[in-house]
Amino acid sequence: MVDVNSKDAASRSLETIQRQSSGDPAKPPRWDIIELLFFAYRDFVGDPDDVLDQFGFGRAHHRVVHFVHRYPGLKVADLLDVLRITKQSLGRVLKQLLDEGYIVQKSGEADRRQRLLFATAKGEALVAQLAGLQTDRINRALKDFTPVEIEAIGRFLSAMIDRNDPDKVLQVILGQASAKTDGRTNKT
Amino acid sequence: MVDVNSKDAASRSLETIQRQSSGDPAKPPRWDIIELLFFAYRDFVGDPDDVLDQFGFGRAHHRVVHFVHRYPGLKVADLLDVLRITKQSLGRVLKQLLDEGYIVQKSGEADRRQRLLFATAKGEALVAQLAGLQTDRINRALKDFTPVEIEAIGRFLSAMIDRNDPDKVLQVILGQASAKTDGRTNKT
DNA sequence: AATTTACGTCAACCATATTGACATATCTTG
DNA sequence: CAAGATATGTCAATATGGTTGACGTAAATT
Repeated sequence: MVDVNSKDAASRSLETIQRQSSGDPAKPPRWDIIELLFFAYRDFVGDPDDVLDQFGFGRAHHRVVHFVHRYPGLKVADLLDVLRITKQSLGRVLKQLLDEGYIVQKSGEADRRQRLLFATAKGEALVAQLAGLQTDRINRALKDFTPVEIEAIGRFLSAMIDRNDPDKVLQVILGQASAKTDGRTNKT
Repeated sequence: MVDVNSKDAASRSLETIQRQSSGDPAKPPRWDIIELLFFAYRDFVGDPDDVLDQFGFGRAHHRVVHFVHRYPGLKVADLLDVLRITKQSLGRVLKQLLDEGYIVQKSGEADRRQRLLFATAKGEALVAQLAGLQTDRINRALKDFTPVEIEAIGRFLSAMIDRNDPDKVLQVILGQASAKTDGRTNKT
């Protein structure tokens, strides 16, 4: 440890020593947005944690049951694209949700290799409860915003998402977002 | 497995079967924002992963070295507040960053029990590289936004953050955000 | 002098992710 | 129809990043 007791560093308050920028002045880092996104997401995903604990679940279960509920008939492969995790990792969480009756599988009609996923009433109830907490936070945050501002916020979040290989779910979401914002449909 | 081959479920496309809402109609879940935040954050934090891999680091290292760089002289306790993790968990990644020379410690001048953290040039370079990637994404997303819209986006993200027990770092960030939005300077 | 605080550390454990290999059922294609 | 590709499941081993609880030391506070 460097025990120099540096006066200048140690004695300044957090406010005064905070860095303003530190790179190419032509492309200043967006420290504000970077950090606001970190904190906003930290608190946003933190809301459901207590509830999930009571069910013996973690955030992974939340993500899975959420997307299955929202996009009934989702294939396992779709879910892997959305969550960007491996089959292994999904497997355990999915098995738990199946075993405990939050999700059911049906084999595909056209392609019977596929396992289409559906949330049960139990699963829907869980998702609704968790979405309620997050919706409360969002509504609180948006309380004093105009519709135009809210539209801009959605457009920003949408623009932050990779467009290179949009999976099925993403196509739906981005399609909706742009449909809302400019009236264009995006069904390609 | 429920192998019913349900026609109605399996044959509908993802677009047509997507749920519109499923709860109290008086408080409809904000599915759009919930999911946009998920995808936006997924891709936002995904950018640095490849670089971090090359350094043998993970996202935990990124968060630590980021905040230490941005708020030089941060105490260990402050970092715990910001990251919302335990001392144990922080300990491991912090030790690695110290051992490999990305961060140094200095004991506090006023209170010599404190270990004030500072990023080295090596640490700053890493943070700058990672912030560059994220800034590129943000700038791309904000390309066609007006200053007024950008201000609203920042205000929204800020409003999504818990106000109950704002730690030191958060006070700085939120102070800045409000200073920007209403013209007050915040140099204290 | 006693207590509290800031930090570090040990041990055990858990959740969630990884890679790689392999099995099965089913669809597609030559 | 045979061969190959695809969708899914599973086994084993491993890594990362998180947890709790206990304990120790140095330094500040009372």
